Parts: sequence; C-alpha cells; structure tokens
Amino acid sequence: MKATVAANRLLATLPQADSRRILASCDQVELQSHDVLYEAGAPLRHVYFPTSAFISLVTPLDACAGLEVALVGNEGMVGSALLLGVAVSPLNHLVQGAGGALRMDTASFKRELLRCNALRLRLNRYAYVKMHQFAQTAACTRFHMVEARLARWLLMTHDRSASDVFYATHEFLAYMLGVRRVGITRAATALQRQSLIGYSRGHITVLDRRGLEAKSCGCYEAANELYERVLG
Amino acid sequence: MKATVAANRLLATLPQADSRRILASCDQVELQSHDVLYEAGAPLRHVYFPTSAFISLVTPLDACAGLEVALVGNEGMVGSALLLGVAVSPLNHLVQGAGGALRMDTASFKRELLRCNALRLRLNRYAYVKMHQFAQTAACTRFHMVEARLARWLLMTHDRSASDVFYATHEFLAYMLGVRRVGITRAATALQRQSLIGYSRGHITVLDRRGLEAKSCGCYEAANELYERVLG
DNA sequence: ATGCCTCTGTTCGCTACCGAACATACGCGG
DNA sequence: CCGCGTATGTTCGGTAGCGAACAGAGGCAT
Repeated sequence: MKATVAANRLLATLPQADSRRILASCDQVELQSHDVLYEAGAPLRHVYFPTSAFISLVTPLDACAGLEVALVGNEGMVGSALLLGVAVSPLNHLVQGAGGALRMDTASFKRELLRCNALRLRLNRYAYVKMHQFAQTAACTRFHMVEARLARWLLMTHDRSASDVFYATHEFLAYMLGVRRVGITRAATALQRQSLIGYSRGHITVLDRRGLEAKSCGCYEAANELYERVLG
Repeated sequence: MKATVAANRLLATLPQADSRRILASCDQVELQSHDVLYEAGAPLRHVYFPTSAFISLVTPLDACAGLEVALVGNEGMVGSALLLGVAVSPLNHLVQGAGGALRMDTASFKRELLRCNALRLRLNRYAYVKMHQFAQTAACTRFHMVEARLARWLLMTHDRSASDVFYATHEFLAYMLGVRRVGITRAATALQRQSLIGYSRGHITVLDRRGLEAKSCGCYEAANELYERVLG
C-alpha cells in the first residue's frame, strides 16, 4: 500500500502541485512501538507527518519522572520546533503506536516552508493548537481525577489508532499520566467493570466510546474543538 | 520618561531602522493591575510588548478554576497567537504588575511580520520558548510541592518587577497556582519564617533571592536557561 | 508440562492537599 | 479613634494519590 499525503490531515488540503512535490521529498517510513524519535535536547534531523503511527510527546522532569503533554497522530506533525526556527526540542518523542509516517529531512523542510505558503500557514496553525494543548494539559493534569484522565487518554489513542484494540501496559500508562501504576490499575478496573473497556496483559479494547466520553473530562472535547476550529 | 524599544528584550536587538519603524507604529500604554488584556476566546485586537508591566497567562477550566501557565514581562510579548496566524487566544491575559507596554494593533503587527525578517525570526523563537514553558508548567504543577512552586512564582515575578516589593494576596496566588488559599498561607508562612520573604496584607518583599532559589524547584532555572539558549 | 518473566490486582500506612468554617489582625475611611 | 472590610492564620475531618511490598495469573520458551 502506497501512502499519499492525503493520509496526513495537515498535508491533505494543500494544493496538488505542492503536495506532490512535498511527497517527493519525503521518505515513507515505518515506526515501531517504543522507538524514540527524538531525545530531549538532541538535534532534530527530520520532521515526521504520521499517517498511521502515533507519537507521545513527553516533557522530562528531574531526570526520572516525565509527563505526556500531547499525542500526535495523522492529524499532526512532529518536529514543529523547526517551524519556529529552533532545531532542538526539549521534549522526548516516543512512538506509541506503530505505523507509517512521512519523514522529511530538515533541509527539505526548511526549503518547503519558504517555498510553500499554504504549508507554512497550516503548520503555524497547528503549532498554535499544540501550544494550547500543552496549556490545557497542564490544567487537566492538575485538576482532574485519574479515571477521567485515563478515559481521555484512551479516547485520544483510539482516535489515532486504526483499530479498537491497542497495546499499553498499566506501567506505561502510569508514566504517561504521571501517576503510580496502582492508580491506573484502579481506574482501569473501574472502567472495565462498567464495560467501557476490556483489557488483558496490555491489550486494551475500547468497548463503549460513548461511555468513555461520558467518563472523560471536558478536556478531550475541548482539544478536538480547538483543532477543528483552527484547522478543520 | 520615554520608553524605547530597548525596554523590551524581544525588540531591543532588532536592526535600528526596523526598531525605529516598529516603535513608531506602537502606542505606549500604561497597564493597570488586574486589567484583563484578553478574555479567553475573544478576538485579539493588539499585541503588547511589556516594558515594565507583566502579565499572567491563565488557562481556563470548567468555568471557574484556572491555572497560570506563563508569566510575561519585558522579556516577552503577549498576543503571539497572531504570529501563528490565529486572531484568538484561548488563554486569559491578566495584568499582574502595573507598568508600561508597547501596544501595536494587529494590522500593523501583521505588516511588520511580513516586512521584517529579524522580528519574525525572533518572535518565532519566543513562541517556541513559551510553548515549552507551558509543557514544563504542566509537569511542574503535577509533581512539585506548593512551597517550591510558590518560590518559583515569586522568583519569576521578582525578575519581572522593578522592585523587591510587589502586591499579591494569598487568595490570588492560590488561584494562579491552582491550590487553596490555605495552601499558600502555609507555604508563605514557611518561607517567611526562614526570612526568605516578608509580607503583610498583600505586600510581598523578597528578602533573600538565593534562599528562594534553593527552595524553588528546578523549573525556575530550566525556564531561564531555555530562554537564554534560544533568545539570549 | 515446567519454569520464568511480565503484567495485573490488592494491601498497608502515609502525606499533601481539599472543603469548610471560624478566629484574628491590619489599615483605611469616616 | 472606631468600625468595617479585607487579608491572614488555624483547625477539623476527609480524600486522592504515594511508596513499598507481595500475591496471583497469563503467556512464552524450553
């Protein structure tokens, strides 16, 4: 199966001449779960436009703890620091869901930014959305209960995942949400008891999206609305 | 006293021809404490380059709660959403410290962005810094104790304030940090007992910066370092 | 089948912070 | 200098989540 730019929502709406040229300067790559795309502080060599993969952005803290501040799938891109003129990101970029992505080297990316207004405008707007996702995440993390935040995470992942089943252990989820594993176990058990999800040994199945939406905090919907308003 | 562009660190380093022209298209305004520059969701009519004023960016949540995600003084600007092509900000912008700012209407701002590469590059980098301040704040808010976060807030405010004394009640600080007033009272009392600060009825005095730095979490230093690395 | 490793479930005591309520104390305007 | 409003200090019981430790339980390799 040959991916096209249409598989990434940021690229899908570009004028055809542009999108063809951009696609030509991209490599199509397969990302594996738990690949680290960028280590925080390391130089960015490529940008990625996920098509079916999705990637967690994790802000490091105190050498061991960390917190996921955004999840990027085919609605976004990874490496927007370059757009703002800095070739380093202070976030860890961790492949969450295996799948395809379009990869472009930084030189080509810079060239396209100069050449293609439509691309630049659209990516700027995406940077805006991501920026405010970060802010929203800060407040959500502060005020909302683990169960609601877990529901939100599951929904976000479900949106970016091809299927109703995906892989994530409690340990991993705990790291993403910045809580203990036990906290996740409790919350997940509660969601399972209500038949909203099923899981076994890391294989999570979304059984009832509506139910999850009801359990999730408003941040899920708010983030989607912001995206749609700005980029939809 | 006539303000010059040099009073704002983003504008200070521009080529002289540019800075003169930019200054000419700015109004010099005095901002009062507790002025609301933008309500979340309202259209942005101006951007502001604080010279001596400073401004809190507060992300709203659930209609009543909120959380400060950044503090902007003469090292920054307010209204960077426009830079990214969106004329609305989802954050509340609240004047924290009274003082001067250079105000530019959105049309002039857009014109200058197109005209002046140096400005655009510099503001892009500033947007990058702010973006990652948001991410950092998310993690800090999640993991660090109230006392450390209060120390950090005091240091950030001190940096942006002309004097060692500034005004903020416990109630207000509680809102900014997303905790109860009692939590602030406890933390502030502790800091005062150690002679790091003094205060009475909202008038906070920084007595021992070094001591505060020691009490504060690493996020204070990390944020400053990021700024210096990218814009210094 | 056996054994091992990973993932999940549960328990314990503990801490930081919550929500509410009430007590004091400073300082300004009359 | 009196009174009132606002700011600060303290207390109470309650809860979400922490750190650590341990007990089952599914799946994979031999």
